[in-house]
Amino acid sequence: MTILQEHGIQPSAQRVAVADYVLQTIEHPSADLVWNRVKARVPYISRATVYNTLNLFVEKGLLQALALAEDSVVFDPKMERHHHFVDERTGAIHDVAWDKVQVCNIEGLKGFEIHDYQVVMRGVRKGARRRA
Amino acid sequence: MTILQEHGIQPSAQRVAVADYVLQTIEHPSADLVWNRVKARVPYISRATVYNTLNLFVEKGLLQALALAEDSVVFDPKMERHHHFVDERTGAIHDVAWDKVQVCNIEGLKGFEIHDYQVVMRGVRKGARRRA
DNA sequence: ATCGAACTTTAGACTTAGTCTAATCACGTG
DNA sequence: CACGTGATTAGACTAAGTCTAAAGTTCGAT
Repeated sequence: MTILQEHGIQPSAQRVAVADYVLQTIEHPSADLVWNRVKARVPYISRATVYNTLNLFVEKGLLQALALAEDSVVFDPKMERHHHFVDERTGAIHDVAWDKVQVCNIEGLKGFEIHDYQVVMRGVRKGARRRA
Repeated sequence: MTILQEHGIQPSAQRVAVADYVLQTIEHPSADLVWNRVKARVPYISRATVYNTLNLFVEKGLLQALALAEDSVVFDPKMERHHHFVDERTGAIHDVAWDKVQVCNIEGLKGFEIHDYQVVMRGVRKGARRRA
C-alpha cells in the first residue's frame, strides 16, 4: 500500500516519479520546476501530466499550493500548519514552525469565518548569499 | 501640489485617471481590472500605460502589490501595516486592521532578518453571498 | 488469454498575466 | 518655435497554466 493509494490515487509510473520528488522536497518548487526535476529522471513525462498530477495531489491532500511568489504558485508537501518566510533577495521560501510565533485574538475577529491562516514574513536570510 | 507630485511623479492625464481610481479603491484590483475600470472613464488608455503606472506607483510608495490570489497580483492603496483576509468562495480580499490581531515572538526568530510581515487568513465572509 | 470500459498520458493549441520594443506624442525650456 | 526629455501607444513577445482530442494503460469480467 503506497502513500498514493492511501489517498485514493492510482500509482502510475509518472505519478510515482512526481511523488518521489515533490513529497520530500523543501525547496517549494513551482510546477515548471517540478517538471524539470522529474524530467531529469523520467525524460518522457509531459508538462500536462505534471500539472494534472500536482493538482490531483493538492485535491487529495498530499500537497499544499501556495501563492506567495509574484510570478507563480509553488507547492509544499508539509501539510501541518506552519508559517512562511520569503527571502526578498533570492525568492527562496522557508518554512517556519507553527509554534515559533503565535497569533493572538484571531478568534475575536467579527464577520469572518476563518478556515486557515498563517504569518507570511519577508526579509533576508541571515548569512545567505545573494542570488543563491 | 497633487499627491502624485508629492511622490515625484509627473501627473499626466493617464496617471491621474489611474490614481483617481486605484488610490481610493478597497476592492484589491488586479492590473487588468484597473485597466477596465479606468477605461470606463478614459477609453483611449493603453494596457502598457496602466501596467507602467501601477509599477511606478508601487515603486514610489503610493501602492502595495500583493501576491495573495492564485491567478494574479493585486494592488492595495492602504499603505499602513495591515493583515488580509481572502474569501475562499468569492476570491474577494478584505483588509484587517493591524491591531485586531497580534503576532508574538517574531523578533525571536533566528536566522532571518524580517523586513515585513502580515497574517494572511482564508475562509468565508459571514453573511456574504456566494460568488459576489 | 482477451475484450472493453474507465482511466492516464500526451503533444500541442489555447488563454491569460505581464513585459518589452520601437515609434509616436506632449510639453516645458531656451 | 525647435528641441530634448519623458510619457504613451499598439502590438509582439514570454511565461504560467488550462484544455482538447487522440492514443496508450490497466484491470476486471468473461
